[in-house]
Amino acid sequence: MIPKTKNKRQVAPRKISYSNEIHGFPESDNFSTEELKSNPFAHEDLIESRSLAHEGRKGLVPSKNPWHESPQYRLLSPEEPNTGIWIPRWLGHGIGNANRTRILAWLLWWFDEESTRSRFADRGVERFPGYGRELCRARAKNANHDRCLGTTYTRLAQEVNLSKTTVKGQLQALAERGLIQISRNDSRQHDGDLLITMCGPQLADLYYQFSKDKIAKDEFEENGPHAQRLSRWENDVKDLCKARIKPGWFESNTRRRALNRDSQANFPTSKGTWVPDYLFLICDKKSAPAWVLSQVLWWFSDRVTRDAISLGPRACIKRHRHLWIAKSSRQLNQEIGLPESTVRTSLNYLIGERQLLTFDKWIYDRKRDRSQPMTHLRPNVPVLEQLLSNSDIHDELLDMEMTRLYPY
DNA sequence: TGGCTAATATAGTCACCCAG
DNA sequence: CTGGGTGACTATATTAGCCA
Repeated sequence: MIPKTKNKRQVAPRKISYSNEIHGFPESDNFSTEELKSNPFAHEDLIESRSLAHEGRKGLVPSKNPWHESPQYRLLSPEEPNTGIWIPRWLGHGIGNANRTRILAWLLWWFDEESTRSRFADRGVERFPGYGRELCRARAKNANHDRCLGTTYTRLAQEVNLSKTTVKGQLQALAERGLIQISRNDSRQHDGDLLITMCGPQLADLYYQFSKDKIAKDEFEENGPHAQRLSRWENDVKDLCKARIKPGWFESNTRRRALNRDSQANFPTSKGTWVPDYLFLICDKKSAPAWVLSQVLWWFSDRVTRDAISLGPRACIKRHRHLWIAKSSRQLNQEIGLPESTVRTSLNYLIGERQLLTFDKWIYDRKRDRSQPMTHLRPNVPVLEQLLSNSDIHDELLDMEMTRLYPY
């Protein structure tokens, strides 16, 4: 019988570097002066991050160089008139690929109500007379009377700021999965236009798989609400000139639920990540890092009550005079839906290559994590501020906005 | 817009840590 | 053995950039 050998740590424990910190000295009598000189945060390091976070939840945590007090903070807020794309969590979990999700999220915006502005990529500017009154931004229809978006690959590529090849490839991938339908219109009205239709049943299924929302499952069933709407349309209004667009994804209750347009009580809202275009441009137009960075920065945004009273940032772990969040790549994967390995690569890019985030490792919860240190993250505020005030970024953002505002 | 190719990003897997 | 972590590797998928 082979005796059990106890696992031994082969890798040397990580050493925490304090070289970049401006040292302050905590109030504690338990450490000698020599100890405190070598590690000024010795006392703090004894306390686990979970306890520090618990302390922070009781009230505002003072922090050095806090992101939520930075002048550039408002540039990334969905409440401010800035452009960006809101990516629902169910979309991320249903579709792994970051670019594909970005494009589909953008298409969902086109099939949303014109009057919805906050949290979505809209300046709130009138694109043309009458804008904001329709119930759907996509106004074209194809030969089957389906509501669809008339566009071109080039135009779409400019709107999401990805290459034309990417947009084309991802649209085809989405079409193969049956989430959208692509067709060409030969009529005079949309000559040579690309027509994109949303496939209601498949999208509802995607939403149902993550949310387990029963309404989404029932809606597109046989004799379900959608089928009833369809038969009513065929019998009654098909021949009237006014309503010749067939009911589909846009008219469904599922869409309202999935995009938070349903103000029903006692139902959890659909969560997601607001990806500002600023961050997308800062991250070299890479979707995955921009997405991850947005999610991390969300944790450093202010919690606000209904009366618009700030409760301070969501992050509440205070270590080394900074605010931190304890997030592993697996947790981020659950939050945004990107595969774990992609999240890890993105974090390496953000931390190592671009220094947009700073990280360190401490023990968060000794019991849960088996005494192993967990990654703590915080935004690198000086770098972010410098990039966000870069005039090149502003110019490119303006280009994107102008493309989006230009009417079809 | 379509098609091509080289370059890059990603998904998936494995190995490892550690203490209850 | 388990479960929540880490890092590294590689085959394959995706993308940029060019030209017609």
